[in-house]
Order: sequence, then C-alpha cells, then structure tokens
Amino acid sequence: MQAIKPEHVTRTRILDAAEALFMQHGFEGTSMRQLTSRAGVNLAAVNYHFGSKDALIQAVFRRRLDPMNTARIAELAKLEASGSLSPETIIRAFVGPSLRLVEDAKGGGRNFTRLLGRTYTEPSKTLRALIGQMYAPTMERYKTALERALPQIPKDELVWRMHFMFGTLAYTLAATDTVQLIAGCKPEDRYDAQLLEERLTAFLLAGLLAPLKTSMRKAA
Amino acid sequence: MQAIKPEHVTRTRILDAAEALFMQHGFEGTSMRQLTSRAGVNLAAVNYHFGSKDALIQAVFRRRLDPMNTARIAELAKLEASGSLSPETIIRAFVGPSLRLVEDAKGGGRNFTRLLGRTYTEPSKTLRALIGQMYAPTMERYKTALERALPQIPKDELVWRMHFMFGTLAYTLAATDTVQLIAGCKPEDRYDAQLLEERLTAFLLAGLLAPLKTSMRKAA
DNA sequence: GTCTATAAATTGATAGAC
DNA sequence: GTCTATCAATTTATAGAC
Repeated sequence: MQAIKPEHVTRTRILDAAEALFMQHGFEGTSMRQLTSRAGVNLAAVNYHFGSKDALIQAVFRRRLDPMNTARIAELAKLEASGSLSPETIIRAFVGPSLRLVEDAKGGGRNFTRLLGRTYTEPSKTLRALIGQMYAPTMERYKTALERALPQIPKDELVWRMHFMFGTLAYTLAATDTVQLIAGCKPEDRYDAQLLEERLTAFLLAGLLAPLKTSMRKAA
Repeated sequence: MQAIKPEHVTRTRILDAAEALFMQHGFEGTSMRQLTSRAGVNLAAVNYHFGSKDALIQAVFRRRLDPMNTARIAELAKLEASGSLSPETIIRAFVGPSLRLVEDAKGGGRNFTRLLGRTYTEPSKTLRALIGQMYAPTMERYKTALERALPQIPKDELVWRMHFMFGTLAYTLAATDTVQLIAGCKPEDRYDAQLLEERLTAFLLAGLLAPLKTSMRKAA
C-alpha cells in the first residue's frame, strides 16, 4: 500500500491553514508568518510550493471551487439525461453542492464557504476576475437551463433573478451565524442541513417564479 | 452666514477617503498612509480626530448606517400610522433607504453600500457585533411587522426568510457589477434604480410568501 | 490643530547552507 | 525540500516643534 505522498502533505497543510486564516482575517490581514506558523511549516515553504502569496490565494480557491462546479454541472447533466428539468430540480442541483460543502465541517469546507462569500465583494479585481472564470462555464449552463425551464420570464429579468439567487446563496453560506442578527436564534442551534436546503429552495423557487410587473416587461 | 466649520472638514475628508479605500482594499489592506494621502491631510490627523484606525472604521459605519436605519424605522412608522401595512409595503420600506444610498453616487453612498456588503462576513467579531447593534432596533421592528403581516408563516421559518431577504439585499448592494458574472450584461448599463427596486421587491415578496412544505411546519 | 521626524514592529520575499 | 538569516519596504503610532 502506498503511503501518503510526502510532497503533498506540506502543500495541504498550507492550504488548510490559509483557508482558515483568510476566512478569519482576510487576505491582506493574514501574514505569511501567521500562516506558516499555524500550518507548522517553515516560513519559506509557501514561496517554495506556491511561488507567492497571490498564487497561494488562487490555489485555495481552485481546490474547492473546481470540484464544486464540476458537481454542479454533473448534476445538471444528470437531470437533462433523465428529462426531469424543472425549475425546482435546477435550483437543487445548483444549491446542493455548495450546501454539501458547508456540511463538510471536518474537511474544512465550512471555513471555505465563509471565505467564498467574501470574495464577491472583497478581493482585488484580479482575484474577482479569476473566480469569475472558475464560475463561468457553470453559470452559462445554468442560465441556459433556467431560460428553458422558465420561458415566461424575460431573459433580462431572469438574469437579475439569478443574480438575486446567487446573492441569497452566497450570503447564506457566508453568514450563517448572522441569523442571530434577526432573532434570538442561537447560531449553532443544531444546524439542520436538510431543512436549510428545503427552506432555501422554497424561497428561491418562489423568487424565480415571481409574477411579472408591467415595468419588467421590456424586451431584451 | 456661517462658513463651513473648519474643524469638521478634515474629519469629513478622512471619512470619505476611508470609505473609498476600505471598499477597495479592505480594512487591514488599507494603510493610514494611503488614507491620509488620499484625503489630503496629514498622517497624524486620523489619530488626532478619531483616536485609532479601529475607531475610524466605526465612525465610517455610523455616519451612514444610523441615518439609513432611522429612515427605515421612519418609513415603517409612517406605514403603521396610515394603516397600510402589507408585506409589499414593508419590503419597500426596508429596501428603499439602502437603494437610495446606492443612488447617492456623488455623495459617496455607492462606495459605502459596497463596503457594507462586506461587513457581514469580513470583519472582526467586534466590528460585526458593533454593526449588529446598529441594526438591532430596526430588525426588531421589521420582524414584528412582518410577523403580523404574514401570520401564516411560522416564526422560525420567517426568521430564515428574513435572513434570505437580508442576504439578497446585501449582495445586490455590494456586488452590482457581478451581474456580469451571469450574463454578458455591462456593469454600468445605465443603472436604473427604479427598475431595480421593482425587480428586487417582486423577488423578495414572492420569496417571503413562498408556499410552505410540510417539513417547515414544526412549531416554534 | 497641523506638521515633521522617527520609533518600534511587522511585512513579503529571497539567498544560500544543508 | 527544508532550514536560518536577512533585506528592503511598509506598517501603526507617537513625541514634540510650530
């Protein structure tokens, strides 16, 4: 049996530490010294394995985002194959892979989803563009699928509704403990993943299907 | 006629510069040197006027958040007085003041809304708590109002739907240019505030009114 | 109230031994 | 691949002249 490849263990330790610290202090707020100290590796290891701090940031996102978007596309393809493309199944296919990342607490997925929520607003233009590239194929597929499943919604209106959907999901992933802001709801109130998915899906589905006002009916 | 008070002009210049730079580079990513240089004031001025960088951050939020939440409460009170409390009017009262901030481009409100979107996930626990305090009275009022306007929705379900609403708004304010991520939609495509408000309201109203699944029907 | 000057610490990155 | 040692730049913050 093959042992764990030693050339990857340091890399992984660095990625895990970076994920946690970037989430907690931001990119610019995390120093290489904090990072390598937490990872239990030498200060020079980041530059050896990744080249620079910026390259490390990109690697942190690639590690999680690529599999997540692959899963999203795979689920959509499965739906298309089985001919069961409804607005609700499309939403579930989109939302599911990211919620499953939240559940992967011990794998560090929870850290990542919170980090991910920040990226849409925080980071440098170059990082935002890079993340946009990672999402692009997925978004294109889902846009097409939703246009077909919701032919009654004008395309430019649908773009905005997808934007709202994306925002709701991003915020939910990033700020789960902010429910506290609204009610006296304890943050770790036995977080129920299944129930959250139901709630989120119901909300998003209704939003996507919302009745059209006359002001929205200008053609694309 | 009284001239502009000189003791406030430096303060304001600093707040404006901070708002823009915090949005662009984050709190920890913005140095006092960048900040004072952009504001055209001396490096020592921040510590003189605000005491520290942290206190400056708080002041940046207070300047916009307090009037915005005051406006939200005022609009809700007006609705209550006129007896026209419907889910839709409540949503508009909540959403309106923040969208009007977006429109206030030359006053710097646009910068602030983008900054605001970041706060729910990014900042230190202390800043998040502080912002939570600024929001608390408003959220309490709106929670009560929505519970009354939507008696058919269980309270714990409504908390989540408010959370989703809050997230959609936060994301919309923060990442308006991310619509680009979804479609080939130019970011500055003659941003139409009135139309956005209609789209957002329709989406949120439908989400709040979404039909209940049996799994959501456990009592509070 | 505003300035210069500077202290004291920390930063990302690299060179070179092992 | 990992280490120590260190560079050059930048950071927050303050002391003290004006």
